[in-house]
Amino acid sequence: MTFHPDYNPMIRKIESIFMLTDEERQALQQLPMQVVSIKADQDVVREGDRPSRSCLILSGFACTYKVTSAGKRQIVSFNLPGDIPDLQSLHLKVLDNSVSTISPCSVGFIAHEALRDLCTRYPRITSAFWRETLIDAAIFREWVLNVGRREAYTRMAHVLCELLVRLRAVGLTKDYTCDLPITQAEFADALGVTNVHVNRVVQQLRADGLIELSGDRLNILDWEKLKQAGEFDSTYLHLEGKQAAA
Amino acid sequence: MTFHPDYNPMIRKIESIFMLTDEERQALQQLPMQVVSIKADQDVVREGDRPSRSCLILSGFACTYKVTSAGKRQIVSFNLPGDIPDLQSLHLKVLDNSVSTISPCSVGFIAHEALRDLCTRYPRITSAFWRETLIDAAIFREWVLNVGRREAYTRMAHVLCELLVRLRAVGLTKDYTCDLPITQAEFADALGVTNVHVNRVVQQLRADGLIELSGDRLNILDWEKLKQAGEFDSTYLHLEGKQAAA
DNA sequence: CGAAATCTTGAGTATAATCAAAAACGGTGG
DNA sequence: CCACCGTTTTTGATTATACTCAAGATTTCG
Repeated sequence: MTFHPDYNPMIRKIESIFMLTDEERQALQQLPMQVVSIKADQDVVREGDRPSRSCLILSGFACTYKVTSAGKRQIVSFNLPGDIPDLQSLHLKVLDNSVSTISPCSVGFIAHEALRDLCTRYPRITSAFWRETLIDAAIFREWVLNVGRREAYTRMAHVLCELLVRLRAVGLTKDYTCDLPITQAEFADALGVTNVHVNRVVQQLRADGLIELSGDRLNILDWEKLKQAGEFDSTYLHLEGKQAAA
Repeated sequence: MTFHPDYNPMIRKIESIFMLTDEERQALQQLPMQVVSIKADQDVVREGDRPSRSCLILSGFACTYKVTSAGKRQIVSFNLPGDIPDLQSLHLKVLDNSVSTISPCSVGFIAHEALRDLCTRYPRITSAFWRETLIDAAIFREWVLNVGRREAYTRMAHVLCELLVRLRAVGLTKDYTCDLPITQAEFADALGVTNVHVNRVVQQLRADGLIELSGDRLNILDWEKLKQAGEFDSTYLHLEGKQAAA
């Protein structure tokens, strides 16, 4: 068990919502955390696990996913730095989903015991963690709508908008450009379509002059049109700080 | 503001997870709650609202839904007695979804102030409420998978299984039969398909001898086969009491 | 440079949508 | 109790979005 007292993106997220007292910030910074480097495409936790700790994404891209008994994978959300994708395991014994890295990640494992202790001593931190899980739920709701009622082209545009706004909120964009190490096959699993079809809508988005997407880079050429194409409204992300002006 | 000290289904749900102390139970029972009767197909809260209270479904069927800018509705979950579908508004200022009744409902409105006060005094109740919102999120995740990666026939079977298990958990089933005042058009909005297509898969489920579904009644003729047809595993509902043996 | 992964293209197919209309059902008032 | 009206369910024919399968091109990385 190593300590990781550095300022981390989870604390940054909380601070974008309300001011932490020095005591609260210190308690968060001193949270014992086992920091591990994980390469791309590795499960961090698996459906059925009964974890005694939760994982904080410190850097890199990960995803939360489920698999049908027929073996089809559905990504239910992308996890970015500052996210704790399995924070729910603090109150739900069995994990009903898996978490996998997409790119190489640095992940901090925090014991539930430590989190519970922190929550007992700092009720506002309880609220902040609870709130984070509520935003996760809001994203799931939006994804049910996205997958259930939008066409593939619109779905793809929507997810790209969400990624840009969330990456901007953690300082990982430059204007309308960001690193995006997500393959078309992974987008397919997130959108509930095939990789072939993702390819076709990506080409259409390019042809329409909305995006540049190649390799690990996304460049949004026309943010307003992409938002419109994706029927994107960032309200569901509940960014209340300066980021709110999306 | 009327008081509703009667034993209510939300308390019952919490008690299926852990024993409440007399003090905790009493605090829950004395929670000030404005009880309102709402007829079918009425919005209880709307996307964009900034509520100062949350709504507890005391009886009847409701649903949480969102609408695309093109006007298509997606139901993201059904709300049953004991559910608090907008509990997230306790920590998220703006609602990113609407809640509508499906059948006539009795709904109890509870002020956020009262809920916050209760949470401050009883940390275990905080955990119980937090846990409820985490189960909601687990259901949303399963629905992303359902809508994204399963065929309509499987989707329908899955949702029927979920409804039966959840209704059983609140004592609203008799064997494999229950009241189910949900129209095929509403199922269509929940499954992300058209009402016409729902009709066709329902007929197939009937023809396969899995269900009887007509009027307001569901009768599951072959639970094991329906579970199999719907790839249903109740783990994601996180029922830990006696209900767990689904 | 070469192998593996990723992206792209094409042809044929399937699941589900759309449109339209008829039948059945449920509740209400005379 | 029955006729009536609105809602819900059902049916049919046509169309569209997206899938499947297969192979070729390109990129990435050791």
